[in-house]
Amino acid sequence: MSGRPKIFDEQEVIGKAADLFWRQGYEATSTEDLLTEMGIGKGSFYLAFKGGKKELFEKALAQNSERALTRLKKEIAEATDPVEYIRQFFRGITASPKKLHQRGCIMGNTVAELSHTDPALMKKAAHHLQALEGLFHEALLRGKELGKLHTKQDPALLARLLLNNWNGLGITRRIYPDNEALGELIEMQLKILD
Amino acid sequence: MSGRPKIFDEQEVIGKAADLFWRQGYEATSTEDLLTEMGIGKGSFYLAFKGGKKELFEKALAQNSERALTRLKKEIAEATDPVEYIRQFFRGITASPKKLHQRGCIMGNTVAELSHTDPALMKKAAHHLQALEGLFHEALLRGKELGKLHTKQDPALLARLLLNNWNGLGITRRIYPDNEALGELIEMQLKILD
DNA sequence: TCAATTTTGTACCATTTGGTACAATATAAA
DNA sequence: TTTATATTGTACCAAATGGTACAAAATTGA
Repeated sequence: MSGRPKIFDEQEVIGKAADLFWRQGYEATSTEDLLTEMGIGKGSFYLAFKGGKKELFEKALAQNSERALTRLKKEIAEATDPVEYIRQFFRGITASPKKLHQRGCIMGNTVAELSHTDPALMKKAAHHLQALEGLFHEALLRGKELGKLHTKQDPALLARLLLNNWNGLGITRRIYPDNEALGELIEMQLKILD
Repeated sequence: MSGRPKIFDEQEVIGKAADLFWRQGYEATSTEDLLTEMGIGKGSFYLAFKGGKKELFEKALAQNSERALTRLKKEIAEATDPVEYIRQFFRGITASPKKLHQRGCIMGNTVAELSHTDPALMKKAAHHLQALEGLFHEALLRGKELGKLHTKQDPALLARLLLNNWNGLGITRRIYPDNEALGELIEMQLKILD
C-alpha cells in the first residue's frame, strides 16, 4: 500500500470548489473551471471524485452544510440569550461586502437552480434549509423557557417565518446590496420576535 | 417587401421560450431545447433573434415583466381596498399546483442564477422586482388614504418587506410545496399589514 | 535495489453546443 | 408571369465539454 502521495487535501479542494459553485452556480461552472480553481489535474480529479462534477457538488454542499450547521448549533447552545443570538445572526448580514451580497445563499441558489434539473441535489439543499429552520425553532423554544421570548406566536411558525426571511434575503440582498437599507429591512423583520 | 410569410408569431414563441426558461433556468436550457419548444428551426430563429439565446432570454423576461406588472397595476388601481388586494395576491400562491411551486419566481431565479455570470441580465430581473415593490408601495399609500391601512409603519419599508417575503416564498414554496403550510406562513406574514 | 502500490499528467475521444452559410421556398407587387 | 423580397430548412463548423486510458512518477516496504 501507500504509493505516490496525494498533492492535495480533499477537504481543502472541496472547499475551493464550493466557493466557485457558490459564485457561479452549478451549470455555469465547468469541470475545467473547477480543476483550475482546485489546482489539480484531471487524473487526480477523476480518481478522487469518480462521479465527476456532480459528486463534487454534492460534497461541496455537504461540507458547507455541515460546517454552517455545527457552528450555529454550538453557538445557539452556548448563547445566554438564544433569541438575541438569532437577531445578531440576521444583523450580521449587514456587515458583508457587496461581493458577498451578490452570492446570496448557496443553499437557496441550489434550490432555485436545480429544482427542475436535478431534484435529488435540490433536496439536499432543501434539507439544509429545513435544518436551519430547526435550529431557529430550538433557539426560540429555549428562548421561551428562559423568558427571552414574549410573543404568543407559535415558535414553529416563527421559525418558518425566519427561514423565509433568510431565503428572501438571499435574493433581496443582491437587489439592494446596501448595508444600511438591509439593516432597516432586517430590524423590521425581527419585530416578530418581540 | 413582404416575402415568404413567417410561420410563427413572435410574441407567442417568446412566451413558449419564457416558460422553458422559467422551468429550467438560463444555463440549463440549450438553444436546441428552445427550438423544439418554440417549434421553429434555426434559420427562422437566428433571423428573428440575432442575439441568439441571450436576446431571447431578455425578451422573455421583458414579456413576463410587462404582462405581470400591467395586470397588477391595473388590478390595484381598480381595487376598492388595495391592501386587501395585496393580501389576496399573496394568498393566491396557495392555490398553485406543486408544479408551479417548483418553479418559484422567474425573476428571483434569474437574480439568483445570473448575478455573477451576467450582471446585465440580472439587473433586468432586479428592476422588475423593484417595480413590484413599487406597486406594493403605491397600493399601501392608497390604502392609507382610504383608511384601509392602520399600522404606523412606513409604507415604503412595508413594501420592501413584502418584496422580501415574495422573494423568500420563491424558495420556500419549493421546500414546502404544501398549500396549507404555505397558507399558515403567508397569513402570519400578512400581519404586518394590520 | 526492486517490487508493489497509488497518484499524476497528458493524450485522446465522442458529444454537445452555439452559430453561420446558403440554396430552396413562399409570398406581394409590377 | 416575372421580379423583388423575406423566411425557412439543412448542411456544415469550430470550440467547448465531460470523460477515459494509460504511461510516467513517487512513494513504502521487502
